[in-house]
Amino acid sequence: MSPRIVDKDKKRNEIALAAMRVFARKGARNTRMVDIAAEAEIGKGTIYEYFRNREEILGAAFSLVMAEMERKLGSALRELQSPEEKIKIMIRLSYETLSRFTADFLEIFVDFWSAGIRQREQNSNQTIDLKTIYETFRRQLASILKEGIEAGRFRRMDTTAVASAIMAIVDGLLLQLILDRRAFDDAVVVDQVVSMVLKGIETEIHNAGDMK
Amino acid sequence: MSPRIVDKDKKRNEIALAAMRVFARKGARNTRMVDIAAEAEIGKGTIYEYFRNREEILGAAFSLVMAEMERKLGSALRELQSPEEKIKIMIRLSYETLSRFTADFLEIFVDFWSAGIRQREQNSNQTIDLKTIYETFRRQLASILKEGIEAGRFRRMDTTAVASAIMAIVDGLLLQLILDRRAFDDAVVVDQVVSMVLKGIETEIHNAGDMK
Amino acid sequence: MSPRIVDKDKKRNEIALAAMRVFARKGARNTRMVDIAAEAEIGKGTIYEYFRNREEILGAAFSLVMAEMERKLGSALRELQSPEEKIKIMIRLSYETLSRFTADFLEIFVDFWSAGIRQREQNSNQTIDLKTIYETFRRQLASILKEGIEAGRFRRMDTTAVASAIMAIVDGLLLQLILDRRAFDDAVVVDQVVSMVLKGIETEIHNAGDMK
Amino acid sequence: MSPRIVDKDKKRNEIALAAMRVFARKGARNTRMVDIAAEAEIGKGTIYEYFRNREEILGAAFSLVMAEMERKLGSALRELQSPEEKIKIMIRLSYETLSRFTADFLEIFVDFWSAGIRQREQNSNQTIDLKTIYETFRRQLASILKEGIEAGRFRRMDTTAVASAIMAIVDGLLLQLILDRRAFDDAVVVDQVVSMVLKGIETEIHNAGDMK
DNA sequence: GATGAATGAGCCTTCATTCAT
DNA sequence: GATGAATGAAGGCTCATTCAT
Repeated sequence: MSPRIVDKDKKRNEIALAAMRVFARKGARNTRMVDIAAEAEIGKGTIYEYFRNREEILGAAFSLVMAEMERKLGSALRELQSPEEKIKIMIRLSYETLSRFTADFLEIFVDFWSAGIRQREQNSNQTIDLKTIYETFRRQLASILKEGIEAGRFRRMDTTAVASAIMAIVDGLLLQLILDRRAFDDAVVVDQVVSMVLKGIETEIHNAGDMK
Repeated sequence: MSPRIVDKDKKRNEIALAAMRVFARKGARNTRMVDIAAEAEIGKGTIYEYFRNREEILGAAFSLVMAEMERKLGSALRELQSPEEKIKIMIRLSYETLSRFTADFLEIFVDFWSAGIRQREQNSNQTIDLKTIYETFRRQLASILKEGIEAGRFRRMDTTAVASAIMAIVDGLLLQLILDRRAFDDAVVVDQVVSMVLKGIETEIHNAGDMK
Repeated sequence: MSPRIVDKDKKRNEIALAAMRVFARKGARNTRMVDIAAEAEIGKGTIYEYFRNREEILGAAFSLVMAEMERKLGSALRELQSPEEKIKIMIRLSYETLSRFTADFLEIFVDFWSAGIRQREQNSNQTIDLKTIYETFRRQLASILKEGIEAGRFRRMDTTAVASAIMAIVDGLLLQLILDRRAFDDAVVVDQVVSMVLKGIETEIHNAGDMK
Repeated sequence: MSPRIVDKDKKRNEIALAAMRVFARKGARNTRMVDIAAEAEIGKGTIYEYFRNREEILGAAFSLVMAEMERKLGSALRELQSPEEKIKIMIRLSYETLSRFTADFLEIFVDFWSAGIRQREQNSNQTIDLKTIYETFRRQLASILKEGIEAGRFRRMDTTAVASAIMAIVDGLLLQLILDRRAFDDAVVVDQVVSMVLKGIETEIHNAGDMK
């Protein structure tokens, strides 16, 4: 808790943010350590005072986004009551947060996947455990679904599978957003998606009631 | 008068397949030209007799998968009548085809994204136009949706947006599959997804009828 | 003397000529074996039926030019009487012949120099002995100069040194021609050079006589 | 706050000099980046801290020589009065300076020619403009010739053409020097050349006066 | 004889990381 | 603590040459 440590953390954060900015401009893969240093207005070598290596920066940048998302989701969920609203907000918020970083973010994802999937036997220094993050998210979604089922709002279903499906939608939308920003109308698509998902999981009575 | 006669197209294909195999083992990004050559049991330089450069191999490997998917989809769709069945098969088949290549495939995707998104103004020799592929797929899905709406089977909706959503689901599922094969039960999830999607787009009467 | 041998020689010559044509277009250094094969309208491998390796083609192309020059010079010199005319024709003809091949020719020269100067201890396969060619030329010039001195037309001088100087002029002019064809008016420069050289070597009386 | 402080310009120069040394040993064309690094006693990568690429090293090495020549010529010309002396010193000095680097220098020349002649329309990053260098030199010589004509020391002539001829001699002498150091007696040849040139351009009266 | 498919040595260049100052 | 000069492993690609057909 000494000021030194706080400073260290702060600067580490600043560098990670700078990294994110460059990623957004040039793509994570095309970003060199020297680019990050320049963006952070520090010396190339200084980065290594705060990060062990390149991978660790990716990890930090990644965590930055995830942390922000979790923060936002947490407070949003606390304020809401109905499971429908909760599902809706989880789709919306995660999409919106992630889409702010788009391409770079997904590149980083892929970096982590490759690293995570392969290299299993190697000395996996894996800074970030994507699997765990997904797992957490999946559990959270599943529990909301369960909540809805118990409340008679959602139909019976394999909650884990449906949770996966919902997450898949968000990830997949990002892909398409990245691919062609112009051919893709965020607002409408997300609305339609939310609506489709809700219709897909709500009880028929509910659906029918929604109808008139 | 003539030396070894080689079916250039066939060999090109073999090399692309070899490339795919290495991609699956080491990840596209960690695959070196020399690895591909070794896998294809040819000399390093021979690759360049069939491909202009690294990028072109990625493109070929990518095309291999897409072509296979299109072939399968085409024949499947021709045999089916109901729009529900068509939607179902499109989800299933594309998921199944793509999942056979998993990680590498997505890595290649990302490679193309980065290249496609940035470098737009540059001399983009981009062998493969991802955007167009998506566009085609989206159109195809949308027309099936329309067909269903006109037949009174699907509710009214923004067909393009929903098409995007459906594609998003497939892509997103792949992501999760890659991330953690074990935590992810393909068969169940895909079933649930198909079911959810169909419930989400079918008319209520239909849903209700489906109920008993 | 069997027809086979004649054919071989003829084809060898054709290839060397084709090589020269490509050299003129792309520069010797940027010319690949495959380019030569294409220009000669034969297969890449066929070249090696007529030449041991790349270097030998350079040698052949070089010889082609030198042979042409010697032929022209020989017949021209036989027809002329006065040493002044002989000097004049030697400068003119050699310049004109060499300038037809310009850049490539000099590149080939340089190739031979490098090879000739260095690699001395190595297994010098040196196809062409530039030194000898120069030596021959120098001797020829020197003997004309001597002839002129004995006839009282040229002043006393170190004939070998002056011969070298004259050759130097031709070579040097080629350099400038190559460097900037447009800034360089052949006709005028060569005339002036010939005139300067003659004035430089003729006896004063002669010069004075030339004056009125 | 700051690491090793290095005189970038100085080191750049040292590397260029090291390059020149290797060129002299192995020929520019046969010199690899790693050879230069070894000679300069630095790492291979370090070269690229000071030069963008191979071409730029050639350019630097070339400039080194040209700069030295210009420096020497400048001071020499300032001290001299008579146009004859000036012409003499220009021939002598440029020959002597260039001959110190001989083969490599000419190879570099040729490298620049090829690059300069072809590739004209392409993105020619051409570090050095040979044409301009020649042009400058030619102009300088021509103005001395004019000076001599106006002073009544030199006969009337096309000064540009004769300037070209004089430069041609220097270049050409270098060629022969390179070709066969032993068959070529510098001292004598240069003297004879200077004498021939002067006789060739001086007025007859002058020549006659020189005679007795 | 002719051919071009196959090859791999070899080169330039990039860039993450180290470390002397 | 901060820095950037130094580094060398690594990789994509070229091209002369070989050789099976």
